Amino acid sequence: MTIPFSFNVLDKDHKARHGVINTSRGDVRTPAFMPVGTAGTVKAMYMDQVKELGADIILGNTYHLMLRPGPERVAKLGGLHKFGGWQGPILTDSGGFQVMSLAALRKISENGVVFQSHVDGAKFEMSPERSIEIQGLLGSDIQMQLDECIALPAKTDEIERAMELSLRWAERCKTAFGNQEEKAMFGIVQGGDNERLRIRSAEVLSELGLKGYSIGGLAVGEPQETMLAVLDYTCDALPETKPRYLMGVGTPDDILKSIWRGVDMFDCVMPTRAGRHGQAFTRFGKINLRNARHAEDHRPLDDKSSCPATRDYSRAYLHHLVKCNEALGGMLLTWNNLAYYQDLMAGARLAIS
RNA sequence: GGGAGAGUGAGUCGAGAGGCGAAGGCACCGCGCUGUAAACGCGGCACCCACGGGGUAAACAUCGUAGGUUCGAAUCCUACCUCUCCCA
Repeated sequence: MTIPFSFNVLDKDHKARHGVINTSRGDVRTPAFMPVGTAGTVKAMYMDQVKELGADIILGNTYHLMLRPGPERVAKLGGLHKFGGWQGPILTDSGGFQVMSLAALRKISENGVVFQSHVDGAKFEMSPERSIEIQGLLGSDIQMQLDECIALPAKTDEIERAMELSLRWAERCKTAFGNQEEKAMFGIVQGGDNERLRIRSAEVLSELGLKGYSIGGLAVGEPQETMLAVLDYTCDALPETKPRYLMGVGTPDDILKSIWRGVDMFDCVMPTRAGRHGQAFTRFGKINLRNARHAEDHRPLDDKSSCPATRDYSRAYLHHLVKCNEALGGMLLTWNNLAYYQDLMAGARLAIS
């Protein structure tokens, strides 16, 4: 059954929106949090659990899957959904973030990026066209244009150069993507903390008539206040009728404040990574289970939670697992954290309605 | 009974072989992770202080214990204690 990609806003409160994205692989309720599954796995989680927590969509990564196992192989094996056992929609990042995070291992030019594999040093050329091709081979439902993400603080001319390059790449990605009713390709707004550049980026991308708009290059070193200011004017410059995706953000606080400013979609490694590193997100704030004070605390993280990881295991036991570096510790805390994030989003949707 | 070897920083393993207020690992105690080079990284972990970095002046501590050699000893010598191994 082919269902065209579409987005509908159901309710609004101030600039906050509750809506739904329809895809042929299922609906995505917004505001949505997308667990990060870089290498075809939401680390330390079973896909069934991710689904059960209320995640409608997860993220995959073009760069990582390009290196291993390779997009052609994934395609041969039936696509990323079948390969990884996730039947819902998948959004893939383009490799643009790795332009920043792997800055020491890549060369950038007008044509694209040449990455030196962080695994074995092999060279991989990634043009905007190749990024879209890879995302197509993976079977991604929502694909990202290749962009150049840069860290802040940065000089204005550097921000502008990266933003303009990203705009040219957006056009090439749009052409490469072509017309695919049931899938989407999002453009990525860049422009750092500069209002003029952000608005230009948003306006040029808007003119391309894409199915959704990402806001990239935030939470990359600037204070939250700056990020929120950027969101204020950037969201206003984007079409009302298209989903807005704030890439890579963030903390629960970041997310709520961004929803208030009109953002519909989020992804972040924070709940999964922090979980593996011993930190739990709870209604009572962050809890560092490595701390000695939990060693004899018989209480669960939150006895009112419906998540087994949150409700059924004592802090003392979680502390023990984390201290012993047992795999289950990271698994339970990731589970708890993703439950917390999904509950947060459910609460936001409800509050908006 | 004879022979050989070893004891290192008030958790542990352990480098060290005349200038050491003694490397490093683990443990321990904290902190940090924002489109994942991350089940990882960073800091602290026997003196003193303004706790930011400094300082060896004083006090204090220091390589099993006690002496000795030396300007100077974890390092060399002697004795003792403890442990390990080999031979009887």
